[in-house]
Amino acid sequence: MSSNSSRRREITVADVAKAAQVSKAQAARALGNYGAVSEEVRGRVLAAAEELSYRPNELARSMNTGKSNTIGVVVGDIENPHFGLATRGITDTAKKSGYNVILINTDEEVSAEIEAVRVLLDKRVDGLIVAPASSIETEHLQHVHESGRPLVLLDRKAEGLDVETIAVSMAEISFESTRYLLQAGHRRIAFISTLKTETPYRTGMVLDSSQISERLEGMQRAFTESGLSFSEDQVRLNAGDADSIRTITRGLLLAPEPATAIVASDGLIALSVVEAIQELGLSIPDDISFLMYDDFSWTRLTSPPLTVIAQPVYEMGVAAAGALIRQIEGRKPAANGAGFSARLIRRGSVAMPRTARV
Amino acid sequence: MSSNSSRRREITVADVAKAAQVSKAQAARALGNYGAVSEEVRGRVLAAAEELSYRPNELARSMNTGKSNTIGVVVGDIENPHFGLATRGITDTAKKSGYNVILINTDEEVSAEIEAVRVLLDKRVDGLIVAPASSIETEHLQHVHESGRPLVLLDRKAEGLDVETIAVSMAEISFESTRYLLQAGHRRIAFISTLKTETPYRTGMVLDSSQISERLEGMQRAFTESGLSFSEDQVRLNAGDADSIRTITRGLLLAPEPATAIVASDGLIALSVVEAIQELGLSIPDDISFLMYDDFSWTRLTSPPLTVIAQPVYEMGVAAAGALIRQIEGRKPAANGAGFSARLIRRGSVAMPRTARV
DNA sequence: GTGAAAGCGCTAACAC
DNA sequence: GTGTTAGCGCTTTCAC
Repeated sequence: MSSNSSRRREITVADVAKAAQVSKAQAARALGNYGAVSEEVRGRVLAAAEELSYRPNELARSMNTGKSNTIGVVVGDIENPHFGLATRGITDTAKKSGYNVILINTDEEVSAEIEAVRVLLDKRVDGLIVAPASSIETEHLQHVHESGRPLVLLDRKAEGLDVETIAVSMAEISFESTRYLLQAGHRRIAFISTLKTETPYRTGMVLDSSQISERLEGMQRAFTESGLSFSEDQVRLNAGDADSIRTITRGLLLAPEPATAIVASDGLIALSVVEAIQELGLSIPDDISFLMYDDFSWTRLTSPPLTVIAQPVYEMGVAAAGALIRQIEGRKPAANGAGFSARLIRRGSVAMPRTARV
Repeated sequence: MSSNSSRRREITVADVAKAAQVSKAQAARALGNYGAVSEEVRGRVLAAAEELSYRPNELARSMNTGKSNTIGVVVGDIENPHFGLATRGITDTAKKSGYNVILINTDEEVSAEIEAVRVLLDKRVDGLIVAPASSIETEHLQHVHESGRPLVLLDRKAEGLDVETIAVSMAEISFESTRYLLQAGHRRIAFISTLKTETPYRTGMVLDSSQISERLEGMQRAFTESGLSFSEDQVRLNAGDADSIRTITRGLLLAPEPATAIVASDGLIALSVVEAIQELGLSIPDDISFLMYDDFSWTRLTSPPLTVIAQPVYEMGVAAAGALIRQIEGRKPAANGAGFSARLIRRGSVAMPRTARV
């Protein structure tokens, strides 16, 4: 081929040492910035390295030091802007401390997550950030933790796993949002989530996601405190691709007793729900009120702009990476105390339901 | 701490070998699935490995084989849905072939890109996918190529660098879109891009991005072929954060001779432009026509839905990873021939300009 | 400060 | 088939 240096063996410390007329050890010390090296030797070595355009082999370095300066990040779906933003927070923070990020997608499959974690461990990453696909099946994470590898959970808690977890507490904000909908007069409030379950939702059911559990719990509490019974039949799990969400939305709105408000569990769902509503020729909020999790820019562009539950996603990414790196470097956890909280941003997509209007 | 195995040395082939009462070599062969091993020995070794919960050290493995099964991906901004989607295509494809992905963000800074490439090379990735921040400053990429490391470019070409490049040809679609706007009666067509330049745009200026060059070239050709002169004073580069885009948009629309159509170079810009238009109390397409690159779901949700230039982003990610892996594994490039092309999706955001109406 | 030599955990010759 | 022995490119004793 055209590349002239293609087949040439890579330059190693030994080559540099020879060129600089010093021992391999001295060359390595100068290049690796450790141990004692005289200025004179250092100069010669660095010059030789430059001359030969020597580049250290980080793999070899990692093998000796046991440090790879790499962290593994395991998320459900990088295409989802929620994770995109969180990942940005993680990579930004990691880079500042000299860490690289290996990113693995699980499609929210536990089996893929198990595999991901194993691969990352085999690659000897210095630590892991995982947004667990399941809050219940957590043996593999437990295993990571027990092996002593630093681990930080993002977005969701894992049952019985006592590791640092960066997540917003959903119960409170869900309670608040639901109360807001109830006060507007809604009684049939639908909730749509991708969470996979074997059977349709029933109150008290054990769910695989701490986030969704908390949200449902908050909704329920709001109903109860208002002396109403929770519209559990309006909960729709197993929302998959755009098509299935569309079907679900139609089902909700074309029912004999249609939902009067819909809460979308994330931005991807929201997109399909709003589209389905428009297709049906219904209007927000006149015909149906709408509320969604995550405050993406596009939510301000629709007519009306959408009422959302904003989460500090980027900041959580930053916090997760910060916490992990602190663990890796054996420093004490920052007394960040508070934890993160979401807030309800009232825009124009919630109004009184038709039935309640004069 | 609670973890009982924290400080324990990791299990190695040697440990497994001893437990299975065979030589290190035989254990390694059984574990690594290479060489000749009798069924009997294999069984004993695997059992012992299981028992000790042995896990191979991929770093050590990589050192010997010279293969890390890792590819490096360098993009401008993972938070940008365009790259989010492309990255998904890359990771999906990589995973299928047993590769992992190290992701680095450059913020479109060449210096960060240079650093990123160096780090990745030091980590001995098997290949690189880069969306070059600059089409001109490409020595570092040239260097990668010369060193013989497989390299695939995404989205943008790099001058004088003869490597496989996965990108849509922008000149044609830009020409077509501009002609569409011209035919609707527009003469002052603005184009907003984040591309950094020292001086305002003038026709013929050498630009740092092949994508933008092609787009501008296409616009210009459309003007020329219609016997009109290109509204080069309507080109706005250096659009940075949301605020600066807002300022630019206002400038364009509040000028004595305001633009009648705006073309947004990507989804992030589009978001801010549309928002600014709404803030000004102007309406699309009555007061201003709008066209943007990339077809994100939210573009169908606004009123009216937006006319966009759709690019097969995910597929390009898939193609880039496929091409890279093919290079890595020394197979011949797929005769994928065609290359990718974008298409104009006419929705509701383009209409005749006020001035041209009866 | 310096150098020789011994690893890190694995693969790969090479003999038997 | 199996075991012995060298490495891979570095860091790290340990003498001097």
